[in-house]
Amino acid sequence: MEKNLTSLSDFIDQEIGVKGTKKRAKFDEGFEAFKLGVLIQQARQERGLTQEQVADLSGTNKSYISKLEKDLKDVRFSTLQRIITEGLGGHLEISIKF
Amino acid sequence: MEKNLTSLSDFIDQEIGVKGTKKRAKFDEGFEAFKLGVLIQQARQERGLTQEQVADLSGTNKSYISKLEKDLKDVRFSTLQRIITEGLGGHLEISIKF
DNA sequence: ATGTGACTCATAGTCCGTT
DNA sequence: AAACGGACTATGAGTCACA
Repeated sequence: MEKNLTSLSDFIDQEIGVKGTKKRAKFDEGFEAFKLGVLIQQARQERGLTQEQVADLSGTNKSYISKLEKDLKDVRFSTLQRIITEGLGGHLEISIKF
Repeated sequence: MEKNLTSLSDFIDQEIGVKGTKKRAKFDEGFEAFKLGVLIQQARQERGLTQEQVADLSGTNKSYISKLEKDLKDVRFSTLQRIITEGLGGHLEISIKF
């Protein structure tokens, strides 16, 4: 597990470039963005809600929730929070790691 | 420490309202938004960077970084990530708690 | 080195239809 | 129920110039 993760890191380092390069930064960014959509989708499904329910609860709309989960649209930070607090009934934890 | 945190939660529950109410959701949202500015500022200062350096590294501009840290502006999620990855050289960890 | 008003144009978010 | 596409536009993210 730990081994695999390390291998993946090495693989990415070699294939995409090491941390610090432009290309790698772009990759990491896309990787995180990808995670955001999945994160929202998983949280929603765990709570047994439909995209429409989340949309209504958070005062957005269902086609937008869909696009968010599929990473087809960007989000304002405040909107992301509203979706998570009001739509999913959770709260967003953020931190910066080095 | 743990005690104090619990007390703070109780205090907020009583003063602002419990989770689930509109007022509380709004409070939590503002509270998190507030934390974001501070989070960025602390990370930046720990790394010994100026707002201008972070701005240049992340392809934004210094007046915007200032406004972000002061919570005077919202951010696109993708921009926030660029600032953290390219500007601060870290990476953004996000999770949803219930 | 940071903060702030004034500005603008990209785009977040909506709406509607189709699969 | 979810994805997906496309067309739309009010708004506010991000910039610039200045203190």
